[in-house]
Amino acid sequence: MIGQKQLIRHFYENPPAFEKQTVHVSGWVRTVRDSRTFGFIELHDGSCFQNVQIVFGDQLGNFREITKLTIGSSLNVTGTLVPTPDAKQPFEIQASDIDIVSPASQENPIQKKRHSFEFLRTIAHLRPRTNTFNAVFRVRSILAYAIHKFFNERGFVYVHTPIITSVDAEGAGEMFQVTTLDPDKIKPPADYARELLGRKTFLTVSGQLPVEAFCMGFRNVYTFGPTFRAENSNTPRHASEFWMIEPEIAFADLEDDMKLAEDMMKFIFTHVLENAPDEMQFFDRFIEPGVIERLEKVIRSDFAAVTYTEAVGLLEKAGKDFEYPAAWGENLQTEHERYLSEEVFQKPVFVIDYPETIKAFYMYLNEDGKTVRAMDLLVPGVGEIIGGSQREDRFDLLLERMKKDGMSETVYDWYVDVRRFGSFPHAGFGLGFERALMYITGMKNIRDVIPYPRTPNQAAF
RNA sequence: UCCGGAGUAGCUCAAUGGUAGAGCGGGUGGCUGUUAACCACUAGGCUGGGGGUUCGAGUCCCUCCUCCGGAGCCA
Repeated sequence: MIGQKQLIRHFYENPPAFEKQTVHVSGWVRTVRDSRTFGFIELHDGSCFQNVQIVFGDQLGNFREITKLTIGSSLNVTGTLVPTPDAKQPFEIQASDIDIVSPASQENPIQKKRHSFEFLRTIAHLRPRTNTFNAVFRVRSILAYAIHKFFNERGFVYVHTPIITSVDAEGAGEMFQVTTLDPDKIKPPADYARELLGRKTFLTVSGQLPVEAFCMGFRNVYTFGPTFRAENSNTPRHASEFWMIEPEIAFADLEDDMKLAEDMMKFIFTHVLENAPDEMQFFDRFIEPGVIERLEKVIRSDFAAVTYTEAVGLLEKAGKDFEYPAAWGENLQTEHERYLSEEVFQKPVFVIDYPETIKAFYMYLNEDGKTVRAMDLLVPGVGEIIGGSQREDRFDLLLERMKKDGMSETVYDWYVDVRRFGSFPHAGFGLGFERALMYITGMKNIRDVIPYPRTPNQAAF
């Protein structure tokens, strides 16, 4: 029986091939509606976003049991696929046999009604059974593939940089400590030489530094993996564990970097629109009206770009009553970024050439001596989605900058080596995978695009 | 972490300091083409925890916890 099953996806891909045919499907009940002598089941089989309607009549021996099926119950169904040109759905299956594999408890918290995302987060293990999360996580999978496809087609080498690292903070944020020492048993100060790994270690906040070294051997490389930040951030766009894509390109400057970022964004948007049409239509209808058109517009048009200095000028003469007025040398506030991306440009916009004082030590110093070749990509609704830079490849300047920031040369000696033994201009960026997913789906909270989100106070499941 | 808001039935929410309610979901029954199905009946509550004021607290006060939104950190 199991070997003969067909997938609902195949019916939708080519309905005529199955019309009037006997089909076997297996799946889970989404809803049941019944009358005295017949009824309907919406069956979901996981192979695609869409369900298939099963029609059942009282000629079936287990008709009564079928009418009492609860949401989530699993079934094997045999029947005839018939077109239904006058109905909502293009076809349905008229059942000749329905085998109840396992009824679901009537206490199933997933009900035949709208649930709030907040509630569904508390049952993250049951969320995948809902329309929204089915769509979100299929698109997540498709998006991950699109990213690999983009880089693979361009000859990039995928590098697995370490999850556990001893490189303490490079400015990216607070780190989770990883230890084999039992905190309940050790007396301070801890003897980190007794760690299994022989030193104090953390979960990575970025794969950038280690991947830069691989750039030297493979020219164009990227990482794509989990990243951890121990910040006590409580916002819809921050998580303690998230995934990041970090390409690094050799013999390249900031303009090449921006071009790569723009090409990549357009590629992945296109790929998702082409490969998840049903899911995207769902988002467009129920999550964020207009999201498809927004993505299509972005694919057709060029991203905007302004220097930080120009951006501050725009903000100063905006005539807007910002809570914090923009000032050169200060970080752009979220309200500033929103104004730029949502009101001035109304599309993705690069802000480049930030003051050296507010950016990381490894960024290339401009000739003005005040700004660095950094870029942030801001998108409407999500904010900063990419942060990147051309790297400081001049040995002396890098050392000088590290000294100024009070950084340990011994911890970073291997990083400095990359410049010492044949330096070259290179650049890269970090794309927040979940932020890209939010932008594509219109989902408003990062907790709702991560299967089991980790945020302050939340590590269940 | 700071600021603001919210915790009441399985879910979403009502309820002048005076007997705790509705819709949906669940259960039972009805209905010959439903698709947010419909109609009738029905069960369901330590009002987030602790303390206080009061004859009386879901409601007022203190405190803690949790969640949501805004800010910061950033992707």
